Amino acid sequence: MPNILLADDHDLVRDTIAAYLETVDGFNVLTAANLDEALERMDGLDAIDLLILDYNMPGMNGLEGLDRARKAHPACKVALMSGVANRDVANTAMARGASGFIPKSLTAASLVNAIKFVLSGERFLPFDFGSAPQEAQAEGAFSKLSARELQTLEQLCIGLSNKEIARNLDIQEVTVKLHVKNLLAKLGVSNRTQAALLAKERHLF
Amino acid sequence: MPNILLADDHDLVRDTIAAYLETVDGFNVLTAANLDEALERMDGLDAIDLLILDYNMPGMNGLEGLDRARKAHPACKVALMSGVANRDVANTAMARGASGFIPKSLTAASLVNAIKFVLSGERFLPFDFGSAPQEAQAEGAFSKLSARELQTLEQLCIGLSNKEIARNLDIQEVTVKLHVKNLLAKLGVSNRTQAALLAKERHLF
DNA sequence: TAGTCCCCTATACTTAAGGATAGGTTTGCC
DNA sequence: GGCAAACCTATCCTTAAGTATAGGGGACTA
Repeated sequence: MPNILLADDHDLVRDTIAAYLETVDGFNVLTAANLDEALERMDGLDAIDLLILDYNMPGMNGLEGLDRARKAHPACKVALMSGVANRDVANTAMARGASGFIPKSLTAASLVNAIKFVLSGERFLPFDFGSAPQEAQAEGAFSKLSARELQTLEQLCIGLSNKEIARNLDIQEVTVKLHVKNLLAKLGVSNRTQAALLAKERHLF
Repeated sequence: MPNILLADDHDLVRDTIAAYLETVDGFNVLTAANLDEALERMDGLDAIDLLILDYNMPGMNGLEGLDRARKAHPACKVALMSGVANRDVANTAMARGASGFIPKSLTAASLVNAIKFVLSGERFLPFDFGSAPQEAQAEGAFSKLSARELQTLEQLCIGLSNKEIARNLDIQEVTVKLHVKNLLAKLGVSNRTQAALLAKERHLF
């Protein structure tokens, strides 16, 4: 009977998924409401076979939470779950060592299959999720962003000034301006506010 | 055995909640992935006792979807469910005739209670959800905005420049700057991007 | 090795954004 | 009438944002 730890800040979502997994397929499901609680619970006596992390959850901070979980418990499989993240995020997560990516658009039955798949040692990434036709081009635009441009965009999304971003990234303000200018062009928008709104709309950060 | 129609675009969330309600408490649960599908299903032969609508779902368009559902089926109780909406949205929804508001932070057990409560003819609005102390003041801050400041904020939320806003509102650019300056102060933020993000976060526009 | 891409920096510039002060109008309220 | 508040405009100013051009360094590749 495999042990699963499910971390999601929405009590309703978490409890019902946990209940479903327990009743339907006999998994032993533990739960946590945020990343820290999940990591604490894993330090206890229970040997967790699979950790499922909600992408939007206190403590996650994007994919940083994935790294934290994997470092803290290298032996444990870690899967991400998200209702909003796009394929870019999924790919990045897999590249960073996630054992699986579970969009909430998945069927409940498919979820069980995905979990079994991951528990058997395979890695699960569904082919078809998200990416409405209109979003496709815009999402493609995001994938054209370089690493630095993405980091800059992330800071734009909390309304920081060029000066603050420069300090955070430890580069000069001119460089930030360059990144901003380039990412505006790549996203096809005309100012930082539009860029932030677009990224937020696509739930990138 | 009461009939419940649950509409949520996240298959995983919808299916598991539906399965939970069916197994745990013997409700008869139908599902839909968006508002139109939900309304179609209600036109069929099934008499639905309670319609549960996800606030963020294709076709909802804020609280407009609630109105559509209530007009189409005045006899049916309609409850909103949301993982992100705040107390303002909840209050407005109740004022517009919703039979209940279900935050996804609710416990699964509480969900069952809430549903029973609503089915018995009462109206359900939980006292304590969302509204972190920080949010509380910010929400109050929005109510301090004057009419013009609100209109200006609305245009900020699509990333327009002062010049464009001036043209749209048919006033001088200086006046727009004044409105922007005042609304920034009232919202307690330091630039237009933060104002736009804050308003979007609170789902004002 | 040459080419390419990303990253960083510098200088210089134009325009946008934001702030401060002052003064005007209207509306409505006491 | 006096008062307050919202709205509008004007002038002046400082800083931020965005553009343009030029160049150095590292990494990866044909």
